Amino acid sequence: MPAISAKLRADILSALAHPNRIRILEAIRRSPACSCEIGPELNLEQSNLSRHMKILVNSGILIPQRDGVRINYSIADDEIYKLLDLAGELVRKSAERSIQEVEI
Amino acid sequence: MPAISAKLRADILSALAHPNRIRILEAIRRSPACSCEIGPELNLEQSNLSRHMKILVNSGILIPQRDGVRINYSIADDEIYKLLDLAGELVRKSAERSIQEVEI
DNA sequence: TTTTTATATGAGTTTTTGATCATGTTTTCA
DNA sequence: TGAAAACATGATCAAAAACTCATATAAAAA
Repeated sequence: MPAISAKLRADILSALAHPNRIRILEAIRRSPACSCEIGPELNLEQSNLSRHMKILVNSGILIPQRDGVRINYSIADDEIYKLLDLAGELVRKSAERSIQEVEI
Repeated sequence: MPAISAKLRADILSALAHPNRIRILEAIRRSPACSCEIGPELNLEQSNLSRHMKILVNSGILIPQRDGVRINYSIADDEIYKLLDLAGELVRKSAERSIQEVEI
C-alpha cells in the first residue's frame, strides 16, 4: 500500500497543532459537549471557539450533531487521543534527554 | 502524573505539521543522511531546507552530528514514526468515513 | 593559503493563522 | 410573532510561518 501523502498528514497534524484545540479535544475526551459548555470551561471567546471547532470538524477530527440550538461534538476516531498521548510522551522523553545532557 | 501541557504538545505537532518536514523525516527513516543528500532528493532550496532542519532539531525531533563539512541527522526517538504512521491511519479512516457518507 | 563543499543566517516579501468585533442565522420557546 | 440561546461569519488587524536571495561561516582538501 502506498503511504498517505505528506500533505494530508500535515493537514491533520496542523489541525491538532494548537494549544486551545488540544484543550478542546481533552475536554471532549472527558465528555462530549457543545461549544456552549466548552467555551466557558476553557475561557474562550465565542467566535474564536467557533472557528476552532470548524477547523476540527473540517479536518474530520470531530463530528457535530445538532440538538436543538446546540451542537454536540464527539470524536470521530478515538485514535486521535493515541496521537495526542504519543505527542505527550515524545515531549516528556525529549525533555529527559535534555536534562541528561546538562548532567554530563 | 500530570498531563503534558497543551502548549508543549502543540509545539512538537507544529514542528511535524509541514509536508516537507514530513518528507524529510521519511527520507531519514529510510536512512540517516545530511541535508546535502536530502536537498536534491526532495528538490528543496538549500536555505529553505536548512531552516526546516533547524526546526526539527530545535524541537528535539532530530539529532545533528557533524562529520567534516556535513551534518548528519538521525531521529531522536523512533516513536516519531509511530506518530506519523498514526496520522496516516487517521487520514485514511477519515477518508473512508467520507466515502461511506456519499454512499448513503 | 586559497578553493571547495556543506551549512547558517540577515533581510525582505508573501502567505497563513489567529483573534476580535459586530452582525447574521438557526432553532426553540414564551 | 418576537425574544432568547447557540452558533456562524464578514471584515479587519496582528503575529507567525514560510520562502528566497545574497552573503557569511566552518571544515576539508588542494
